[in-house]
Amino acid sequence: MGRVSDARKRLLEAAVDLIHTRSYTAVGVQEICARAGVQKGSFYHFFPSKRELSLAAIDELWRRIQERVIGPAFSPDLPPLARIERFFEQSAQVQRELMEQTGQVLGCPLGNLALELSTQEPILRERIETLFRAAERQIAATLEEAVRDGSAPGIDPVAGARALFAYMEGVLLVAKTRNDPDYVAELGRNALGLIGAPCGAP
Amino acid sequence: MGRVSDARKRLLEAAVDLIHTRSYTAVGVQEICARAGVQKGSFYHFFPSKRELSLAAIDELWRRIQERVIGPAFSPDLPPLARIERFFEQSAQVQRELMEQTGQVLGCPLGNLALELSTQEPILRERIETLFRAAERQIAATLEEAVRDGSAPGIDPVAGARALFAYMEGVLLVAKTRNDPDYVAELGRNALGLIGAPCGAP
DNA sequence: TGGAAACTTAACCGGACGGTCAACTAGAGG
DNA sequence: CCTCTAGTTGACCGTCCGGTTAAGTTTCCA
Repeated sequence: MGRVSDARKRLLEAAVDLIHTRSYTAVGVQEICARAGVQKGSFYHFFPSKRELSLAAIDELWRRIQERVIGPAFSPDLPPLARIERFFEQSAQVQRELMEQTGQVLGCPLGNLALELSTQEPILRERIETLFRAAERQIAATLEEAVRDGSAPGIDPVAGARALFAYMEGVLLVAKTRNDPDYVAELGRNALGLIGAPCGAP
Repeated sequence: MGRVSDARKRLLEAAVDLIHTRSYTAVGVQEICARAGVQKGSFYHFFPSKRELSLAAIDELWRRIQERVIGPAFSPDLPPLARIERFFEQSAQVQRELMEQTGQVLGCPLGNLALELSTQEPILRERIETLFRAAERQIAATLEEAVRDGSAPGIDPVAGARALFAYMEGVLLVAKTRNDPDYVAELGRNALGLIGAPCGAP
């Protein structure tokens, strides 16, 4: 075949799918190769290790999150705060679709990997941390817009973005634990409270 | 030795420690036995499988969370909403201590296991879900008290408890990913906003 | 005191793990 | 045309995995 083969692409795709539906540790090089229709030797021609493949898979997962969740949610056809609400609705929708395909709530692929690997694979942990910060920056930009247009006066966009992002991850964690995709949309309705003044406080 | 041995207790303790600092998959039966000073055959005398040991470890982890976080946080020496704030502070304190011991933020042991195993080990997933619901009930009870004493008028204690619990898990997830124990206390300061009316909304 | 039951010991099982290797094939470029 | 190299193949490596086994040893209780 030579250099026109798409074996690398198929390996990456198999890794992305398998790692998202299961986990880093639960998926072996063998299984990734089988799903990609590639021999083990070829795997190690394209990737020096399972870890390196996973690094690429993390980037690809991030690309898909942008494409399927963050991009649609934060498009400027709605006022900024409504985009935050749509962020959770969009996320809920993706979880529902994945559940139809797999029978299970899979949660956030990066959140899953973060908890599984943070204490074990420093390189992967760092990469995920970087992507988390990028997500927070996107949320913060939207909150800054909300401050500018007066819909969220006096809030701290950076602190708010951090809280909202953590909340999203937590909601996805619990939804996965309950295996209930609707939980995401349900809890998403509380999200905007996170960025306001502590209105319920004494 | 006979029936006065504490081998079972040592196995459980080793499992709790190792699973918390690493993970279910990353820790093998062999390593648990080594740390407990017990032979493999003895392991399988006390536990029919690694899964059963882990079930017991999950219950023990829950006991410790009650003892070290939830108990102290929700003791009635403070007004109810202040207990919620203390819940995050207490959690932050535990993460700081664990970091001193291990060099890493370990996060919520049950949250870690939940993400790692929810799609792989239905029995463990169910047990964790049950414990999560118990935690939410304890938070809800505190919120009901806050409604009764007028400090949080008109809120839904059950929905608020779910949101607060998910937020806690999310905060711990991100703190672990950043390897920053102070992140827990920092984001905890936003927690009470979650239960109020959406004061920042348009 | 004796036997049953609880517990311990260490060797052992098949299989999966991540990773390596040497031989081979196929295109591209000189 | 011939070589060079990217890519492919499948057997192979040592190690570790969860779990089993059979033969001990200790303790309890009759």
